[in-house]
Amino acid sequence: MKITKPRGTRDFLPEDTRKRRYVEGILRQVVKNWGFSEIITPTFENLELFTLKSGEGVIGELYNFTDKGDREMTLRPELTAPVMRMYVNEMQAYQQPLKLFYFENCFRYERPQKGRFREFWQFGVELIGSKRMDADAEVIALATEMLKAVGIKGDLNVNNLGVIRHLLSVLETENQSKIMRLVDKKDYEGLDNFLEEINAPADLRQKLIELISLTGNDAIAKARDILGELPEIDDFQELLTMLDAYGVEYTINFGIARGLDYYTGTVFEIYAEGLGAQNQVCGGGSYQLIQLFGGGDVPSTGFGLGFDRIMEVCELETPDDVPVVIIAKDSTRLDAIKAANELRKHMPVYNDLMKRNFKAQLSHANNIGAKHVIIIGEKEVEAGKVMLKDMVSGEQELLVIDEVITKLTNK
RNA sequence: GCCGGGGUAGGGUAGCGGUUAUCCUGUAGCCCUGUGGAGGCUACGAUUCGAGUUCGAUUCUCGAUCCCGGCCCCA
Repeated sequence: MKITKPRGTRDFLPEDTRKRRYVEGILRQVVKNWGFSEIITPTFENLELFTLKSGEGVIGELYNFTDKGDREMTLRPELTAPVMRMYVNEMQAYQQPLKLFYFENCFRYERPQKGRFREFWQFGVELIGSKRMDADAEVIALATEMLKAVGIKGDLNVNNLGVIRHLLSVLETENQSKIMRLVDKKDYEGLDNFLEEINAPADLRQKLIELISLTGNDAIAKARDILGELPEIDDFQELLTMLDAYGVEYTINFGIARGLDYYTGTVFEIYAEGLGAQNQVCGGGSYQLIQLFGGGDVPSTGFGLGFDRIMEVCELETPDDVPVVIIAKDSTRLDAIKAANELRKHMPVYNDLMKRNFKAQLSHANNIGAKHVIIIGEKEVEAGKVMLKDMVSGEQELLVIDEVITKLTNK
């Protein structure tokens, strides 16, 4: 009986892992240059953390379990809630704004499809403590910068939910939420029916329908035409002006809603091509969650990047790290070990572990793509040197170890 | 939870009621004990699982499972 990996999980082979780590490294470098610090939260949390944030309904999509102390636990399905919990538990006295990032695996019990797995990786950023548009603009600019750094062309859509919420403020809170969800799903028929059902004022319905279809350069002006002067529209304009200064390209889209109640102002989504139905590689915005977890009224802005989807469309060439291969004879194996010790202070080195004969060792070096081999036989040991062979040109020269190191590290 | 398409050595495949289950590639070894890439030879290695139909199932039927894509959902 062969044991296979659980559904929706993946094994990453050496070549996959090399590329993932390489791309991860680039993303890390970018966020660090923007002054964000990495944090790590537990792989599992109390179930309540997520039901509090997203409702009881999420349990259906969670990998939850009861532990041996009868505690309801779950593998984390996302990291915003854990980070906010961490902030409330132990970081409230930190200097603000707090600029945090994470790169961790998350778990959701869902049907796998293209770009969707049961174990997946999120690279996310949370900026805690500023309600200014400056914070939102920096976070959005960072997201686009990260994608650019790994060579992905994303289509950024931005909205400010304050505008639509302002329009809806005369309605009951519950109805507002329902409308936001319908807008998020772009279910305009359902939206129409619902507005009919709750007997929404005719001019509100008219304005809402017009507003959510606004996209593109003149969308702000049109929004003003429809709704008049609003502080929320001014905020939105301020954000866009800063995005221009950052050199970020965006599409204004009053139809982006992000479904959930705790998104209050700026929201954004980034889509990439080549991903099928799951084409969103990044989503985020400003939100109010900290009070929900027992903290103060502290605003935050953040986003999550779908790392697996990024890998799916990322075409970066990963530099490979092919080792130098030492070729030894039976009688010089110990000398080979000693030479390897020296060389490994500077570069990756393979030594024969298969007791292959001379020719087979060379052949193996060729098969794994070695650019250089170092031959250590009786003659070389006798001369106190090693033979460096260039596997591309075929040339070889007799050198002492230090000369080899100099030669190979200066390339 | 729902819908569609698939599962034959590690990877890629042929066979479509009876074969010793085909070929390519791979891995290890030999030809060849101090010089790789080519070639030859040898070895290793597969019908996803379970039930049914049949004298006989890799092949047909049903169920499960996993993979791929889509719906729902998407924090």
